[in-house]
Amino acid sequence: MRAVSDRPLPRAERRRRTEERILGAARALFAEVGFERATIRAVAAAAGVDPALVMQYFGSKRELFARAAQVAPEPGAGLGPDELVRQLLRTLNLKMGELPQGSLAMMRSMLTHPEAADSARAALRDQIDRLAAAVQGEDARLRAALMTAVVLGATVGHHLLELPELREAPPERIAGLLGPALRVLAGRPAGGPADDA
Amino acid sequence: MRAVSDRPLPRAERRRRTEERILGAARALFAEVGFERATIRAVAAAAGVDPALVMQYFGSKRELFARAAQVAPEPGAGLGPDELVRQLLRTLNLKMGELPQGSLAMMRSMLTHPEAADSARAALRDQIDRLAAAVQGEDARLRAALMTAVVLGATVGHHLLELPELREAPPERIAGLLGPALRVLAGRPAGGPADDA
DNA sequence: CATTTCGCTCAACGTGTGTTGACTCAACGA
DNA sequence: TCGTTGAGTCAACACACGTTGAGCGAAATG
Repeated sequence: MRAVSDRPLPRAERRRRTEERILGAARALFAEVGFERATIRAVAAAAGVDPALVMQYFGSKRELFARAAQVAPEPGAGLGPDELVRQLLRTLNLKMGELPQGSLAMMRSMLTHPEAADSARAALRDQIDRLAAAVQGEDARLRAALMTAVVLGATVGHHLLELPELREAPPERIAGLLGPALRVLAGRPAGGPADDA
Repeated sequence: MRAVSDRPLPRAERRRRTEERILGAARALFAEVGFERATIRAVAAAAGVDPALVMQYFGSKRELFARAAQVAPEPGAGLGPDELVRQLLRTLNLKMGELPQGSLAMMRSMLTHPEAADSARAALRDQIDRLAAAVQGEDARLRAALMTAVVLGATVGHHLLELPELREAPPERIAGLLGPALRVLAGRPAGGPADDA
């Protein structure tokens, strides 16, 4: 009855696994209830581990959050406006399916935890930069910021507030409706490629 | 050196004033740091009052929050789509200036405090109802939800995350850019009245 | 095998929190 | 004027939290 995997693991491997287990539990809890309501004790319990171990691995609750709530930087180098809108919709399309828990954790806390707010602002600023470079023109930055805010609103409404209208609709339809609106915001009204992703 | 107002106030008046003072301090603090980080002690200190008095007046922290974070229901009965979009922009225009602290308090906590989330969902559902009734058509509710999400994103970006692009831009310009996008979402592409508020 | 390293647990400390009950004192009503 | 009411304070409780240091036992190392 003794399987191969019952053989005790090497130290390094064991460490990596428990660290990832803690990090996973932390991501899930931070994403679900935010920074304040997520306790080290609850994270430890979910990971099947003593609270003190969490501290030993990550130093403090804030550092644990910083590690757990990293947002993956979105791709999209110097593209044209239409292509960028298309890609924006594509990632939004993904967003509507399943958003990585790290991003959810950050977004859940961005209105109440100062460091999460900083992360959010940095991520949004990056996206605004990319969009502004593509949009060009008079108030390119404002247009880019508004486009970003539109995506932000849809994401918050869908994943964090869980508005039923957004949860039930198929992602392609959401992208299909949001596409023209984003293009209008970008300053190129109609025409162009189709709206679906 | 004794002014008229130094004469002690009647009990009822005195009670009303301190209650309003506490409520004001609570609104400001809840709006600034959210439900969790706002402590009864801090509210009491800001109101120049003992923490116990806050409990005596409002019963519990949650009830205090419920009283402080009420969102004023927006007007707008059964209007046509264009008029409703115009009014949406007008209130958004106001939103861009100064949002009532009660609404800010609710929005600040809506991602982390369950009861604030319920309030937010209820308020958004009301607005979606109004918009859906005006938009009509196939996926009217989805369109209405997306329009609501757009306004939500702009408000969050401006007042809670304080994105510089949105803070620096004059409200009319924001409304002028968001207007066409909202009209597209509503399903009536171009034309119509001017975009400024 | 002897010794060191290290993943992990246990028990506890200090602090800040929401909340409570007894108390003080000025305004009120008869 | 005298007893009653009620606004407001004071000190404290009970609890949950983040965090710490000592200790245990198994893996690594020679």
